[in-house]
Amino acid sequence: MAPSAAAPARHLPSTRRGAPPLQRIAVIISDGVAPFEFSIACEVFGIDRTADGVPRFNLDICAPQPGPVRSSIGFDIIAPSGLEPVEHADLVIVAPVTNSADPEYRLPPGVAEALQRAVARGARIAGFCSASFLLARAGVLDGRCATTHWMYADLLREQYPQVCVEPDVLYVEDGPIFTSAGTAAGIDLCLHLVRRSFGPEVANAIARRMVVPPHREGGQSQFVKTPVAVRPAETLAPLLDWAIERLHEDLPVVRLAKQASMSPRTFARRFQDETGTSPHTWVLVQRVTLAERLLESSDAPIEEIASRCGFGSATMLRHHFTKLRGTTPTAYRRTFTCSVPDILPPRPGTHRSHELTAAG
DNA sequence: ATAAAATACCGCCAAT
DNA sequence: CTATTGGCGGTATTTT
Repeated sequence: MAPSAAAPARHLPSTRRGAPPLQRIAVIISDGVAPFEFSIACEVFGIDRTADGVPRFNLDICAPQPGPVRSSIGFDIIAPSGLEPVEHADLVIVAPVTNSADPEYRLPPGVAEALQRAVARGARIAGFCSASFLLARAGVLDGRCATTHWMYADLLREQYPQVCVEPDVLYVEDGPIFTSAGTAAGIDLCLHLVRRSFGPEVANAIARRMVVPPHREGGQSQFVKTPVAVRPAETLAPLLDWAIERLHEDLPVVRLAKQASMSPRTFARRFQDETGTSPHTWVLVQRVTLAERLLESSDAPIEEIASRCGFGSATMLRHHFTKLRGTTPTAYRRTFTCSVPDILPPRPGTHRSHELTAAG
């Protein structure tokens, strides 16, 4: 499998049939804006990843007034636009500000109205972290479910009894309103939005480039309130759990298909649809992940780890481990065992041959 | 390290 | 008529 980095531009995926459009994105920042959350939007939607098969997005950085916006850290961000682009955006992202949760805080003029119009128009709104307070203040959260940073969950509930607050999830989708929990969960939310509109392949491509897991599970599975199940993305969830329980066994595709009571062909297709990978590749990734955990937490010999992870032999484990992780199992374990490693973990193509010789 | 056998994957297409 | 299914066969990848 050649890394897609070098791949020539593939044809860009179009929005899935029936899925909401996601092309024009407006992010609203205002004084006190948290740079990290703001930059999540920039990272996901502001970078041209068309070479990786990701569609081109149009990202507008909007502030109540164009010009400098003082960030919570003290430096300024220059917003090129006022709130006008919000009127045409498919998705409006609201970045949190230092005192979002302060009951005294007032939204800058125009923001609440712009958000209300966006909802009325059928656009989607996303708020990261404590931006949920801003959405609530704008009145677009009334009667809806939302989440926020766990530190603020109670406060949100108190201030806005009309909002149903879901703690313990990374993000909540309720109709057109999307909210995410603490800081980094904004990434999960963005990937969810992309997955919704363009499917898992595109979301995974972005995740891969950002070097984040394509799909994290929160305390419970993410809370997605869908009146009409658009894509019950988790038809396969029980099967996935079933398989993870049995990674040490033989798991050929036919067996998985039978367990899911589908024909192998349909199974593979559905799997691709929901997961973004093929069944066998998925199993492989799970096995390597399990091996990783065992390498970290036990001192069992590689042979044993291999068989506990369902690899036919230690050779097989090594083969896939190096392919997926860029290091040998032994080297990986060593960097985890040494509390103060005196060498950096080997990088592919540098100390590799030396490492192999030393390890074996 | 290589070769041979076995599986998996995916486009195509006819049949629901 | 469209959407989905699942069999077939060639190619790619994995396993031994």
